[in-house]
Amino acid sequence: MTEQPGRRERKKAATRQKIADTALRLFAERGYDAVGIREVAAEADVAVTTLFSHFSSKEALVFEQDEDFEQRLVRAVTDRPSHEALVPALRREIHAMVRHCTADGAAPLWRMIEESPALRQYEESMRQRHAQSLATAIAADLDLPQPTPTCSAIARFVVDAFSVAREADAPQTAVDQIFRMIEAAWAVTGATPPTRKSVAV
Amino acid sequence: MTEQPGRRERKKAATRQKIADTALRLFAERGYDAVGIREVAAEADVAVTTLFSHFSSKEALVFEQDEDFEQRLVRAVTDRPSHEALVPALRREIHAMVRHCTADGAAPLWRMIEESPALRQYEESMRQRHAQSLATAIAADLDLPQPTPTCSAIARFVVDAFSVAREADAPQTAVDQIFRMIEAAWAVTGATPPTRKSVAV
DNA sequence: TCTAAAAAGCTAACCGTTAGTGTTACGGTC
DNA sequence: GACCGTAACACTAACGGTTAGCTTTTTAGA
Repeated sequence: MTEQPGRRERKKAATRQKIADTALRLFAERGYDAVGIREVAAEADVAVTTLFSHFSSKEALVFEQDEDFEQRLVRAVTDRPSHEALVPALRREIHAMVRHCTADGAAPLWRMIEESPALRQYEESMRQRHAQSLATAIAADLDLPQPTPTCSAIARFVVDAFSVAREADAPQTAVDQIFRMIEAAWAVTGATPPTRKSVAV
Repeated sequence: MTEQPGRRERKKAATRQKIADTALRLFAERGYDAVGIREVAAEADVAVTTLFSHFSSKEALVFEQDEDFEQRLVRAVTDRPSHEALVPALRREIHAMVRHCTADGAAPLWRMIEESPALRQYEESMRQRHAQSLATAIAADLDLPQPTPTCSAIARFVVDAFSVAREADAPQTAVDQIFRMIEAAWAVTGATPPTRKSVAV
């Protein structure tokens, strides 16, 4: 896939990184709302159109790890050890993601996000996309061609667990509490915990 | 509360209604993206600033029932018969809301929403607000000063039930399926079904 | 009738985003 | 090594949602 990047792709990645770094630095210095796109572009020494060819919106500059999150969720399902059940695998992953986001260095970034309505809104719709991908992965794990409402619901519950726990006073404890609920919800669908390929309507 | 509206408030409400009606008509006729705010204002014979004093954004024109939804959820908790448990009350309300949204007349509106990324995004963040209000109501019902992660999670599950069911092939069936999961999730928190005032950590 | 305040209006801009159109730099091929 | 197709980047100018600043109209209440 990405064996030998080549000069071209290296330059592209460098440009992208430079834009993201510049943006986060300016946002941290003077606030998200107070910094305009034209400023970010100028400071990163690129054209505005270039910025938008790397990032689909101003908010996307802040959520650079967007696709990482999405793929981590999906892989938690597809790449888990074959003996492991679905929900515990997702619980492990959410634990890790919450730990990552509540680490000391990440705090100011998430505070900025919480303070900006635009960023909060973007994050919500991002999570919604993630939930859809996860639902598809869960459906595939059950040999279903497409997600049933049950799959979609569980996927959303998992993503909700992340959002709620991240804002809780005791994030890790919250993850465990919510996953006890998810485990119970999952059990009631008819899928047996340790084995795969059960039916979920 | 709203006993004698008075001329002033009646006129204000009329202006608001005229704007909303005009907007929905134009959107239906030519598509959401193809109609600009300035057009809506002109057709409704008001100034753009007046439009924005009634609606906080272009998307808000489409989700006029925003506050209705929010209050219905909250009241499903606070105004339920005292013998009824929390989750069944919410199930009834979600059933009614889904029925309302999937009625024949409402179909074109929701198709328009599904086709516009901006509207979908707005809807998601709206639901998130509703979930927060619901979480607060649930917490109050349990005599908690503020929502615990458990309350927030259940509130989100309920709102998710609406979103998932609305897009499902068999909406009403989907509501029942998802609420079986929510019931199980709720049972595991330690709150006993028929009585109130149990503990949820 | 007079007044204070709410509601509506107008103008002009701000800012994110995109279309249209070049220009440069790179990768694969002869 | 020169060549060509294409991906990356740049520039200009605009579009469309949104808001600030300020004026005018309308209404409730004294």
